[in-house]
Amino acid sequence: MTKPISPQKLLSGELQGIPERTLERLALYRRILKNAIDDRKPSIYSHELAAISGVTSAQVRRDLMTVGYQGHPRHGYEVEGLLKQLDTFFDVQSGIKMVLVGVGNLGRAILAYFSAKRPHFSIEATFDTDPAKTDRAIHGVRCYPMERLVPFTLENRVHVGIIAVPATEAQRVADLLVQANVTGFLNLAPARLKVPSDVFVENLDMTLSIEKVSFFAKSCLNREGHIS
Amino acid sequence: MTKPISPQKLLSGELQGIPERTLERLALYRRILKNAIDDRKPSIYSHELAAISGVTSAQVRRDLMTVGYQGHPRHGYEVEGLLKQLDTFFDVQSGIKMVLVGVGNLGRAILAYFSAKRPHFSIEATFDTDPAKTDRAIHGVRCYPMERLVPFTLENRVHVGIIAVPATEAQRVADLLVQANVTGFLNLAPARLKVPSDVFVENLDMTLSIEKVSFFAKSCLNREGHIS
DNA sequence: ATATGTGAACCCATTCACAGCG
DNA sequence: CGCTGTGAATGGGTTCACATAT
Repeated sequence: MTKPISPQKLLSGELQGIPERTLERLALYRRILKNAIDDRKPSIYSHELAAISGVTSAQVRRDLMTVGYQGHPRHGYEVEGLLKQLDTFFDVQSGIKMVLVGVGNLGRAILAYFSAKRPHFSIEATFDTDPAKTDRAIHGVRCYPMERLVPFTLENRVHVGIIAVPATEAQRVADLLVQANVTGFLNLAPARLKVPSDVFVENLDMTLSIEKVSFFAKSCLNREGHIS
Repeated sequence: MTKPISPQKLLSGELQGIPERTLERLALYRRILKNAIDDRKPSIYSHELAAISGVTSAQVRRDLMTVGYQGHPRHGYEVEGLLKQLDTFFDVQSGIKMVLVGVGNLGRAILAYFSAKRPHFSIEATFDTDPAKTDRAIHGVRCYPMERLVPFTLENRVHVGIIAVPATEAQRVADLLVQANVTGFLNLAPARLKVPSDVFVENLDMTLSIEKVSFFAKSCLNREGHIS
């Protein structure tokens, strides 16, 4: 039995050994800090970030160690400075170019979502097999037939792919995108992708999530004694 | 032999003693087994389940211990029997009743997705503030105004809520659903919900996921030496 | 031989607790 | 004092390795 995706850490750059969970929280902190700026809040304590995020203050401080920002023992963290540090950490200025494959209901939802966002995120193009959808713009983004997927992605140096196709086609699409040098996937199809070990896949599998929620919801009910 | 759900602590944190990650994998195995049945596959090895799931075979065997199914040292696990055991574990036969709040792009995508599914999942009703959407059926499911949310959910004994509203409204909706005895949330809004500790929340936050994917995609590129 | 079942070891994320500092 | 920064301790999820079964 060979080991799956060895989360090879270290090497060539100091940002690689970051645990996934830590990274998720850092992204969350960044969002919270943006809100804090809108609220004209000059500084923020670890326990405030913690309360909003749903973690402990020690966790927050530990996480912030990884981005190397110094807080102030009396006033906590300077919001603007910390945000800037996180922006640098996430390399916000260079933006995220993505391609979206599959323009069904879910694909359109994502499209609507990110096309309304800041330029930080940008869906460069979408792709679909349905001729009725291709060769026109949807939510302001061009939709091309699948034949164009690999060349477009290569030419435009896009390295993030969003997969929103039926489960049966997900692997085929992933293979194409790997060919096109995509190294990060957001996979919304209820299927597990096989990709080279140096490619990252994040699965957002709603069916499994619902299964999980349902399971825990039931156990909560049982504990409370509410019998349905 | 009946299952031995870990004999300790079911306080804050993990409910029912089953780790979240384990539960996710169990749900995944169940799906794989359903496919195996369609393929007329009579039995399956832990290393096969592992390869498809992207984990190790030891992990699979460890996971299956929690549902207490015995495999066969020579032929692995009997597909039908293991599936049946998992169905029991997930209490499949009683089904999952859900309410969906927010019928925007994302809400409609989810609706389309689950309305095509087996009766195991069932969205009992949807709710929205937009009068143009309410009091009619969308994808075959009734959409009601928000005033009906709490009474409907209580009357129909629904305990799972899907939140697909804008971030600014997510907390308000969650508060209502908690009132209505909902104990499990699938939260698709980019916001953190504050709920009582005996309520389970699963966050599917696409913005954060994309951030994560992008980060790791970049580090993969750096490792490969592809300079964009 | 080959696959399962599982105690034990291992690893790593989280938490603790306290030193340091304004 | 209150809050940050962090070594040390904790805890729990994963992997190892081997006994067991066929």
